[in-house]
Amino acid sequence: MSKRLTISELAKAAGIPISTLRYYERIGLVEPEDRSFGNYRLYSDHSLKKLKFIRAAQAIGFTLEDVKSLLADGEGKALTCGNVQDLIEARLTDVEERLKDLRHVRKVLKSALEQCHQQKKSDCCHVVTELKAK
Amino acid sequence: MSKRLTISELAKAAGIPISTLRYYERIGLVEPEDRSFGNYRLYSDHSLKKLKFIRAAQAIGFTLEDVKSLLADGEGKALTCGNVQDLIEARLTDVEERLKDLRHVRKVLKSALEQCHQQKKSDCCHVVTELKAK
DNA sequence: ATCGAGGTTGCACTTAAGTGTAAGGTCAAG
DNA sequence: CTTGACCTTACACTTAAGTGCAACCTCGAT
Repeated sequence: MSKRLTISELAKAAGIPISTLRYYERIGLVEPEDRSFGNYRLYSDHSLKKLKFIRAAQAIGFTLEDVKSLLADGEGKALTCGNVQDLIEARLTDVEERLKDLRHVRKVLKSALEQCHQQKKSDCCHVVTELKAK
Repeated sequence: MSKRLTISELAKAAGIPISTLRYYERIGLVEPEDRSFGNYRLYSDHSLKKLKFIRAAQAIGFTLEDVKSLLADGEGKALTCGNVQDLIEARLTDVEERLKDLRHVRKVLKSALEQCHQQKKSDCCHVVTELKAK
């Protein structure tokens, strides 16, 4: 049997604030295995692995809701390979989309800056200043 | 003198919901020029231009707070060219950063998908399934 | 005079992922 | 037996950019 961890031990091991662990429990994402006599939460190192997975999934843009469905194993709701692939593909589509948008934004910002540089100091940023003129 | 617009006329012209216009007023971003006898909001077409500017700024990633500082013309707080450039440059830095992150995310997602494709259907997505195993 | 469309206010609610706080219980050391 | 560190719960608050609702007012047409 592996060691049980208190909430602060788990928090430290996972690099996640205690308040966040309690929050994850509230939303049904990571439950303690057990409670001590004094009603303290006791976690297994399975929880630690789960938390690492959560952080990794978050880092590539999954929401906690996504993670929850990835980890859901309720009756009859077996997680198929297809489900997982679908989730990954949906994320990938989002990311591509976002990349496209951001590249456009970058272009616009750069040309705005360009314009700024070309103005005389006294007469700068007329797009903005003209708006300010009532 | 240009025509005064009611809130629904302005909303329609700018393609922005009425509720949002009232919200913009609440946060001090776009105020009506005047009120009618019946206390209806009356806008000028300066407001319309302002709203278009706001939407454009939002589209390239500025927050409403940013827009507010861009448009702020309180006493002594003259908006210098430098201010504007700084804001644009800050946004540009954010965008570059975000692009870098997203390219990394895309790589990770693609390789996850790759891995998925290589698995036997029966034995798929072991990273996830292993976590589900208590 | 009244009807319906459109306007007004103030307030609460939304999403996502938490953070903060008060009031109290537990545990190990000295 | 008291002190201090750690834990518990329940609840409110945070950010950003709005949306929704109830109760009431105004305007133009019939």
